[in-house]
Amino acid sequence: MDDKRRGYGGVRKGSWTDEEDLLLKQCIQKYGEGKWRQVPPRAGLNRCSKSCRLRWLNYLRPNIKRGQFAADEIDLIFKMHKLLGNRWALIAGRLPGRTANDVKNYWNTHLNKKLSCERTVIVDDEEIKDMSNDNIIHSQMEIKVIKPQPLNFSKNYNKWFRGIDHDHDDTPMKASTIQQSDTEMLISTDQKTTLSSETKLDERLVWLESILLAEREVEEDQEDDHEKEEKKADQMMISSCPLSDGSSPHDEIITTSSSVNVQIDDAETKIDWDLLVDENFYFW
DNA sequence: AATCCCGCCAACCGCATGGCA
DNA sequence: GTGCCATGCGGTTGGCGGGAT
Repeated sequence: MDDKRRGYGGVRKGSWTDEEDLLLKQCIQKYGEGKWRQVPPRAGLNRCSKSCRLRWLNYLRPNIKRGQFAADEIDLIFKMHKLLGNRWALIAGRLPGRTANDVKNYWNTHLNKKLSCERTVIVDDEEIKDMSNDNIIHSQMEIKVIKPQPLNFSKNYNKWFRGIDHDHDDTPMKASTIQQSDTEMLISTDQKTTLSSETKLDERLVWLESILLAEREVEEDQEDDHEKEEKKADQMMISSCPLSDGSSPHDEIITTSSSVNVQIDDAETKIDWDLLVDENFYFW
C-alpha cells in the first residue's frame, strides 16, 4: 500500500474501497451505530474510528440522498443559513437525506458564490457612492447570528405556542411579549441552563421573530405563484408536530397539525412546527 | 494527444462538548 | 472539581475528473 495512505500507527487513510465499505456496513448492521472506537477491530478495518464514523454518516448510511439539490432544498439552505450561519448539522437536519458535509460542500461551491454575486448586485443597485468598498462589504456582511442552544420542552411546551399565560390561564398572550417567568416555567432545560436574564430571553425572541419574519417573506413570495409554491411548501415539511393534547385552536394563535399561526406586533404569521421543533427539542 | 487548470466532493484534522469515573 | 474518553462539528485539504488550451 502507498505509504502516503497510511497515518500514524499504520492506519489507512484516503478513499474507501468497496471492500472496506462492505466490512463497515456489515459491522454496523451487526452491532449498530455508536461505539466507534470498537468499529475498526470489529469490522477488521485498518481505519481510525473517526474515519469509520464519517464514512458511515456521510456515505453508507441508508436513505442518504445523492445528486443535485432541489430548488426547495436550496431555498431552505439559504434561509436557514441566514438565520443560523454555518451550523451545517442543524441545516442538514432540515433536509432529509442530506448530510452536513453535503450541505457545507454545496454551500461552499455553489451558494457562497451566488451570494457574493447577489451582494455585488445589491451594492450596484443601491448606488452607495460615498462609501468605500470596505464599508459596503462590511455593512452587507454584518449579520448577527444568534447561536441556538438545544433546549428540552416540558410537557407544557405547547402551551407557550398556544399563547396561554400560565399565571392567567386562558389569557391570550402575544409571542413577542412573553414574560421571563413563562419561559422559565414552560421551557425546562436539559443542559441545566437557566433563563435568568431578560437579555437572554430577548435574544431568543429576536431569533424566533427572525424566523417568523423569514417565514412571512416566504409567504409573500408564494403569492406570486401560489399553486407552485404551495407544492414546494409541502415538500419542505419534513414532519408534523401536532399538539400533544390535541386541543382546539386558540383564538389568537391558531395551530394546525404542521404549523402554528402566531401574532407578532399585530401581524399574524404562520410558522411550521418542524422548522422549530425537532423531536421535542427547541433550538434557541 | 498531451498538458494544464479548475471545480467538486470525499475525507481529514483539530477543536468543542458532554458524559462518566 | 478534574481528567479522560467518545463523539460531534466545522474548516480545510487533496485527489479526481472534466473542460480548455
